[in-house]
Amino acid sequence: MSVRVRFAPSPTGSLHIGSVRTTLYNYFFARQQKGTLILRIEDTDQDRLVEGAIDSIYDGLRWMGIDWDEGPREGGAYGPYVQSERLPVYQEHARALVGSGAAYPCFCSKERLEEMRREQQARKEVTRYDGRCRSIEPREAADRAAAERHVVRLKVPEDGTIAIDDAVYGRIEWPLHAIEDQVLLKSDGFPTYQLAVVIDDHLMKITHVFRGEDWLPSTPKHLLVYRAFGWEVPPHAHLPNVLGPDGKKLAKRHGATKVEQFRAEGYLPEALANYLALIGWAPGTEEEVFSLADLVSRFRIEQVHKAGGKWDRERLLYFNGLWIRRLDEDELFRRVSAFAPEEWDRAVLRATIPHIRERMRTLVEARDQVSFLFTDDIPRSAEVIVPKKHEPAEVAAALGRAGVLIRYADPFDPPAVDAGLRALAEELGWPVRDVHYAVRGAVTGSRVGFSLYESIVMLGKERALDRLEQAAEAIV
RNA sequence: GGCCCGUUCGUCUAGCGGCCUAGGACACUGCCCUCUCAAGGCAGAGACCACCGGUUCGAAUCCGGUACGGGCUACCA
Repeated sequence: MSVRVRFAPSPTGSLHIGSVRTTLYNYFFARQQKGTLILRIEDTDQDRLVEGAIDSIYDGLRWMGIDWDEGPREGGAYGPYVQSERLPVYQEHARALVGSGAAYPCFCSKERLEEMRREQQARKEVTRYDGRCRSIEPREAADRAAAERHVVRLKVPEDGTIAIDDAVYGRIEWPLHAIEDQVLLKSDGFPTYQLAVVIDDHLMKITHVFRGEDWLPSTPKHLLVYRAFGWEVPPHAHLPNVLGPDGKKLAKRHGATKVEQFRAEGYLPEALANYLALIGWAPGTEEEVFSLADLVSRFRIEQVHKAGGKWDRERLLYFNGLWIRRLDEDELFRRVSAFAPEEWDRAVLRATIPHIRERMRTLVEARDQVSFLFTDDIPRSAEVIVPKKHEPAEVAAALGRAGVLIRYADPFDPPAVDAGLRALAEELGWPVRDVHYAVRGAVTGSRVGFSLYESIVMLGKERALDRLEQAAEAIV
């Protein structure tokens, strides 16, 4: 039987980086097994829908380089792939369960349920549905259900246990008495997650369920639904959570959590995938640089960890720099270009690429490193122009001399400028680094940057001379 | 509170009974390279493998308990 796996985000906002990790693992497995990857939208909570969320899911995953086979826009033999379009399916199945006695309509109001919970809490009891509607005669229940607003609850056995053999966590067993009669169908006719996930996974012939660790506690509920339908339970694997630096589930307060944020901050999808894959999985060797294709062939569900992994921005940054350096110059140019203002001359920008590729960890940093070439509005403080142990007046004079050398540099190319500045250092009796410091500060407005003589030549003779002059004036 | 899960350097991790006086990577420190910053190279510091007990000739690796952390506990997913 060929493998069919799915990822099932809720359209409650833009794509969370944790969902991406889960999706990635499903993707690795599907592609490796030459199976089918399915995107299903779980929008059964009508209150939490966010406009445009589906677009954002599509954008985010596409950008990551993940492709899938069946989904809302791709179609497929098991659609529809949006749960809100499958309501009749869930309702029919819920009815069947009521018919077979495995579930029952419940007419308790939300107010009563709240009240009940409050009392249970006050008595320090476990909060759970008390089963009041369980004892209503089936016939009466059916009559009332036709007219009254109600939910459908699963009749959970009082005792016994239920267990799963999780591919990551091993065998886990739950006592049934701890599980309440969960709601399967809400009063608005929508299914709960617990019902929809089981029905859809079954109907869509999902062969392996890989999902986040936070679903582990509700797994017995799902098993009970499988049992009620008499369906076979596919193998499950729960994946450890991605945590914030404080050890709690990664959330907004930890900083960026959405793919689109990382994209906007200049991260590469290659780096994000590589980094993300390594939170919760390791190949068992000391290798750690992997492309998507490498991950597809190397990933093993048995190697997935149990413990959650903390988010480490520094490590992500490292992978990002590494993947930036792996890009060829033309490709890197294209990516940097997307972050540069339109009015910047692309030929000049392209020329900077070989000089900055080893100096950036994000694409956004590239922009900052070359902006001096595109705007004349640069810092001109003594701090970036006057090297330590030198007087402003003396530096201003040196800048003047540098100007002369640059003006008469012939040819006006990097080696000539380099030679000129070195000659100046000798003439002044300064260390070469001090001359560079002053000239770099004057010309780029910064104390750091790529090759100074390349910078000067790229800037152009006239602009370089202007800047030397302005810097000299600024510091005296 | 109840149920469930987890615990190897600050962080991501290798390890699945002897190869471990615990290896790699990020971050950190020093040196080299060098016009600065990076990148790169080399070196270093950093984990009594949460703790306690047991099994065994031998345990980071198996078992039990404890502690701490986390998740779930909705007509959310």
